[in-house]
Amino acid sequence: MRVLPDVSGLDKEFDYLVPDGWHVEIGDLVRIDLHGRRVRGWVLGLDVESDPGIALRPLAKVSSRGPDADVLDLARWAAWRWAGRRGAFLRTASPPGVVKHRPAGGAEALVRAAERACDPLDSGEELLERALAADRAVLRLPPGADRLPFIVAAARDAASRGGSLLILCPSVDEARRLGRLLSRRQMRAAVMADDSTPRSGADQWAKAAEGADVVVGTRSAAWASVPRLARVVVLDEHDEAHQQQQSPTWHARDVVAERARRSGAPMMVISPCPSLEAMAWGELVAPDRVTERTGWSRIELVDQRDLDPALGPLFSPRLVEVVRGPGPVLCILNRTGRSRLLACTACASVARCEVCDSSVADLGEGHLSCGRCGGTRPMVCANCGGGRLKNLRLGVSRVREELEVLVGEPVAEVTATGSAQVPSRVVVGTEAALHRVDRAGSVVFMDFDQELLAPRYRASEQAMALLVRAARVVYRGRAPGGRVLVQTRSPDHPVLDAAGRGDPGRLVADEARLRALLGQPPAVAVALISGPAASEFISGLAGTPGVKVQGPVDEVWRLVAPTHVELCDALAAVERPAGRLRIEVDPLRS
DNA sequence: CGGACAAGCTGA
DNA sequence: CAGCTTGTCCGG
Repeated sequence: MRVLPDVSGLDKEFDYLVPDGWHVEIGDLVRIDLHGRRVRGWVLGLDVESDPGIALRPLAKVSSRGPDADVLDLARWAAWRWAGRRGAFLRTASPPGVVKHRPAGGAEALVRAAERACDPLDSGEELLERALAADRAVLRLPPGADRLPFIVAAARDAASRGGSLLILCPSVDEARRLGRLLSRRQMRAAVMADDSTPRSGADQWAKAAEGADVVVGTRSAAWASVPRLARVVVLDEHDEAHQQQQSPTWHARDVVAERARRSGAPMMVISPCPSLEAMAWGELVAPDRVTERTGWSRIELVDQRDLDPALGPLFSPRLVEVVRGPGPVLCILNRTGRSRLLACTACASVARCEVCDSSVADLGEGHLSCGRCGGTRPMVCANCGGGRLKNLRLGVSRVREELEVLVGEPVAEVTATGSAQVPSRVVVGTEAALHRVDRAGSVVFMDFDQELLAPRYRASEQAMALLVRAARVVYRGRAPGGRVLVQTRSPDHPVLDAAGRGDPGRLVADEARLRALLGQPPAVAVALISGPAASEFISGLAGTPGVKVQGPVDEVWRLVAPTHVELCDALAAVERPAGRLRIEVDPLRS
């Protein structure tokens, strides 16, 4: 029997003997004696021919059922795609607690599902049919749209194909809520949300493995073992929660896209502002212009360049009006940490890069440098030619105090870790607060340029995602009565234009062209290499055709290839040197 | 990764 | 040369 030990830093298989009378299956979690210690491992093969020169040790224990053969194979692919070790993926794919019995009810579940498929669709809408008809659909629905009819239709379609629907959500709360909604519709739903207890987590894992009608969860659910995958839905595809932060930096959308391809299952990603990656992957399905427009809440702009300098850039008359108006009011301001914005003292314009429109910073070298494309320009205002630029420094605590004076009532600060209860009518916080507050009458971005012009290649998409989140907070299943107020020095920015018109499609072509011009994803495939062993790894890569090596900048090398095939093949071809090495394929910041 | 084992350093 | 640290190797 062949086993992959669950030992990080080791991606090698070892053979063991199965004691007489023990029952072992592919994917099972076992315990083995390895080099003097007892470790966990996954069974990768049963009847394998092992090197006769090696005396095999017996297996110590069969602990639990584990990932099925398809998922084991998927882990092999993912290890190539994100230059990681299989164990990292199999850990995600394994039940959080013990699952004793291999599901027996698979066939029975499929029969039940097929019977239910006879229900007619209750919505014959053309949009829904188009979304279901496409093999790879990118369904663009505005922030206020109800996505449940699409999910229910997808579940029925999966049932009619005799298999399960896999749904990925960006947050645990959404996965749970959706699981409850679908259970209420007589569907057998397994909810795979990462923060459940080992016992309940294992129960849900087993439920999925038995062939639930619907498997719904966060990104780790991309690794659920399901006997027959018939359809996949990714909700809020633009949300960065779908990507793993630490290496291997796998993206759940890409994992399930590969699964769907392998099983011949149709897949649908749903988002108000699908990523460029999604747009390149599938076929866009969107409602007519008027329908999409009305699903976006009103976005009101305040041009900070027109403000009385005595008041400062943050407290416009309109903001004061909104904050004193009907609540709750949520004010969003980014912390000073990342703030590197410079504004002209004469005309109040933000200093921006001439090539890519990002903000530029004074790095003490006598000129302005762009963090996005690396361009430089002299220290003068491009708008009015003024030579004096001032730093825009802002802090949440100070702003909270000033707001309190303006409103004449307590203003609370919402932090990422603080209480979920909104303690007062007006609250102020960083963008994390947008995820902690469910509904508000108004959302105010006090200084949106911090988001809009951030020197990250995905700044535009990230800014758009914030507007989507804000639109949902003020929308919440009612009429789009609330408002989103955006204070900016760049009111003509394409992101604000697109969101203001409720037409995110306007952004796509230009942004794609810019990424191609600057050599950024998804026009190219990128990986970052860092850690003590990085330089040795990089010298092993030297001369690989199709892969450009850039850097190092701050001990981080950047690899660029035309596609993931060249990039990942090159990464796989180099022998991993001893020592710590961090490889980030598709980094969020690059 | 982490145990095993070897080589290197220190102080009596 | 015991007692300890540091480094390299390798797992069935």
